[in-house]
Amino acid sequence: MTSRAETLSKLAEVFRAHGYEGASLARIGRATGLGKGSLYNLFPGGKAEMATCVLAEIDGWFETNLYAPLRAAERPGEAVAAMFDAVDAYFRSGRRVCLVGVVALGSERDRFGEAVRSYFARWVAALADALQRSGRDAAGSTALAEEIVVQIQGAIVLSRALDQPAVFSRAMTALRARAAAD
Amino acid sequence: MTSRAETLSKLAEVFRAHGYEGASLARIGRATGLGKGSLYNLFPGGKAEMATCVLAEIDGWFETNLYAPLRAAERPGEAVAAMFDAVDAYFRSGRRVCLVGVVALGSERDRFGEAVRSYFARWVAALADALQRSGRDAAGSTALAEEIVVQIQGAIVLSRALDQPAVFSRAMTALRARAAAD
DNA sequence: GTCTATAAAGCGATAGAC
DNA sequence: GTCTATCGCTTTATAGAC
Repeated sequence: MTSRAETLSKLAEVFRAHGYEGASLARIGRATGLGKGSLYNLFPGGKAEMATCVLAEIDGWFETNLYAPLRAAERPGEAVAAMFDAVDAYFRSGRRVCLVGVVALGSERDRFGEAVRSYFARWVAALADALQRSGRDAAGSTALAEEIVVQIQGAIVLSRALDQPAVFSRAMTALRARAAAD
Repeated sequence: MTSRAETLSKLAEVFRAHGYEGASLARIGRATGLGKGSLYNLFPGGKAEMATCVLAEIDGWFETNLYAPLRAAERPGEAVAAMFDAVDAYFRSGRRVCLVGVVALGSERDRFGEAVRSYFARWVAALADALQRSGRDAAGSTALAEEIVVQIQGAIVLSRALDQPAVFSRAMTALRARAAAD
C-alpha cells in the first residue's frame, strides 16, 4: 500500500521544480516511483487533484507551523522571530521557491485562486496580529506584516535570479530588525 | 513582410500569460496571427529563440527607459522618482507580471540564467548608483537598491495572489518615501 | 514570406491484466 | 494496489506547395 501523504512531498518537489504545466505524469511517475495506475488510484482527479492536494498540504504546514503559533503566542515577539527561522529553513535561504507564489504569478492562478488568496491573506493577518500584540498600532502592524511577506517573496525571486542566497539572508536579517524594533 | 519587432511584443504577452511551457505554438500563432511557417522563418531556433528574443527585448526596454537614465541623471533624486513612475506603469500596478522574475522562479532559469542575472544585477547597480549620487553612502545605497528591487518583485507576487493592486501601490508609495528621505 | 500537410514524440487519461 | 498497453489529442518541428 502506498500512502498518499508520502507521495505528496515528492509531488510537491516536482511541481516546484517544473511548474504545473511542466510537471508531466512521466516526471511525476519517475520522481515518486509510481506508475500511472497507482497515481490515478491515489488521485482519481488526475494532475489537477495532485496539485490541489499539494497546495493543501503546503497550506496546512504553514497554518500549523507559522500562522497558528503567531496567533496564539503569549510572547508575540518571540513568535515573530521563530517565524523568520522557519521561513529561512523552509525556503532554504531563497534556494527553494514558494510554490504558492509561483502559482500566483502563472495562469494557474485562476484555477487555484482561492487557495492562493487564503494562504497569503492568513499569513499577513497572523503576522499583523502578532505584531499588534507586541505593542504596535493596528495600521502599522498590518502595513509591516504586508511588507514582510512582500519582501520574503521578492527576496526569493531576486536571490534566485542573481543566484545569491546571501540576498535572501540579508533581507531576512533586515526584516528581523524591523520587526523587533518598536 | 512581417517585422520581427512587431511580433515580439505580442509574443511577450503570450509568455507572460502562460509561461514558457504553457506558451504553445498554437497559442503563439493565434496571438500573433502568424502560421508556423512564418514563425519559424522569423525565429529559426523555434520557441527557445522566441523566448531569448523576448527577454532581450524586455532587457533593452529596461536598459533604455530605466537603467541608463538612473546612471546618467544629473538630478538622481528625480531619476529615482521617474523610475517608480515607469515601474508602476510597466507592471500595471502589479497586474502585469515581471517575465524575467517568472523565469527566475521556474526551471527555465538554467537556460536563460545569464540574461536573468544581468537584468537584475544591472537594475540594482543602476539604482544604487543613483541613490549614492543623491547623497547616500555606498553601502547604504546598495542595500536600499537591493531592497527596492526585492519589494517590487514581491509586491507583484502578493498583489496578484490577493488580487489587490492596492498592495502594489502601497508598496511603491512607501518605497518612494524611503528613497526620497536622506 | 506565408501557408498547409505531415511527421515524430509527448501529453493526460483510461482499460484491463494480474 | 500496481502494472503495461493503448487511446485520442497536442506538442514542436519540418517539408514542400505557392
